[in-house]
Amino acid sequence: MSHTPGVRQAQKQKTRQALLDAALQLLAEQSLSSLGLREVTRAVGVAPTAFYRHFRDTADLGVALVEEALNSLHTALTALLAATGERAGDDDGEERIAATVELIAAYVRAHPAHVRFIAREQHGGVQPVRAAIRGQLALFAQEVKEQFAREPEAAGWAEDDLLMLAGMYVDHMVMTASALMEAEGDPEAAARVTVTARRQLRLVSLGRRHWLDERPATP
Amino acid sequence: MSHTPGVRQAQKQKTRQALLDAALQLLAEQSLSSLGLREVTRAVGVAPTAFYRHFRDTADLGVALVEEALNSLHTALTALLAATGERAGDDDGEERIAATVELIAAYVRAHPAHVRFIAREQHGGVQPVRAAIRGQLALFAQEVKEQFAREPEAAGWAEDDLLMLAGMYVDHMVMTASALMEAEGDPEAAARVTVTARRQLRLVSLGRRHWLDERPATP
DNA sequence: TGTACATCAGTGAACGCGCGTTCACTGATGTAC
DNA sequence: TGTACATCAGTGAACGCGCGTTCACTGATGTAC
Repeated sequence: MSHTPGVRQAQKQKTRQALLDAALQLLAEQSLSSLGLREVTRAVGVAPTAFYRHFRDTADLGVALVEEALNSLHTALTALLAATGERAGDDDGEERIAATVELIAAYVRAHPAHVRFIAREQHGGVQPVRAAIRGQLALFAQEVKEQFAREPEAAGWAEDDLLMLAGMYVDHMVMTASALMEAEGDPEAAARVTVTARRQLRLVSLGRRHWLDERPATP
Repeated sequence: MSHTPGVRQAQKQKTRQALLDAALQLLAEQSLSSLGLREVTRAVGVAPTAFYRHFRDTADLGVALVEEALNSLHTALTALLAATGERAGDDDGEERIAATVELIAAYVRAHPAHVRFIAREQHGGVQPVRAAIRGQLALFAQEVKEQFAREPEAAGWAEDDLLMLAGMYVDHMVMTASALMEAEGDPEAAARVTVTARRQLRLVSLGRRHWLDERPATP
């Protein structure tokens, strides 16, 4: 029935994944716009021409890496929303904040190369990759907004303001992840980043709580 | 008296500046890690070997660009602190916020290429350049912190917390500048960025105002 | 099950090209007297 | 002011090298009957 049986397709996927993995590793020390196709195939151990069976060029490979990286981040984000959603309105938010930062830290420990790639190429020199990242992060902000909208604290909030708030959390998450990645291998630096991230979230959380004070509606 | 009279030095500086300008322009569409020395000299109209009279390699040129870009940003920041310092405690902060965002927008209009360069290379593939940017931004945060410390709202704040707050403003400034730069040539998009930036500053400002509520000191 | 043909992921040689770097040089600018 | 020498920003030829891309190919996998 299937037009794409098995062994051949599976082998092709394996090579494709090897190319993605090798590229991600090489991108630890350079930007996508200087990554060479021959570098990648050499690292995998295939002929340079094999590259074309999978990607048009390295920009195309970069877009595939965005999808891979942000899929794994999406998984982490869903876990985060589920975990913190339960605690909504529990306490003054301290536990929720600590749990959020810990989940980000765990994600960075699990996928440091993905974090580095996204942080680097978010403003990098390859337009289609920037666009892909921007689009995915906008989707994340939308999801976070929808979670917020379900919580009692959101009563009286304008849609725009909720999206702004969600955007701040997403941006903050990416920046914290990037800072933690930079601090890898230096536990003291990582601890400092963690403490600062918690305080920043506390500040935003306070702002959120007082957003509607003396403010019947958004102007 | 001077060991470096004039004409020769002046001409050398002129060539050096031409190399920096050409590089900055080329970096609109690529990252520093893929910028070629021959590209830069070709754009200026000098022989490739002339490059070595000014820079060891393109990473070295990148560090020089960081200094140039962040000098101009420092000027803007000083203006910003002076302008908003006057208004401290004036109103609920709305005017101050609008003035801040307008100053950022004016800076982006005046130096879009510098903004793009800093945003791109802050997490880019060239380590010495990343380090130079990080160091300069930390100095900026320090200056902002010192300005905050002079204002009455800072009474009772821990040093750490003030620095965290200053860091948030600096990060926010860079992100807003980068977003405005991306929106160049699309007035609607720029307006959306401006509105969001104002709301984000308002949120942070609210958090700041309530930071010490029910909190005798930082734990 | 066996045979004959089609598909297609990966190969390997070849190409022209621009790269970074070296080197000995030139000639305007600067210095000593 | 004039002369002889030193400095040094910019030149231009040459180099070896790795790049991206093309092409006809091979041989394992898949399909038809």
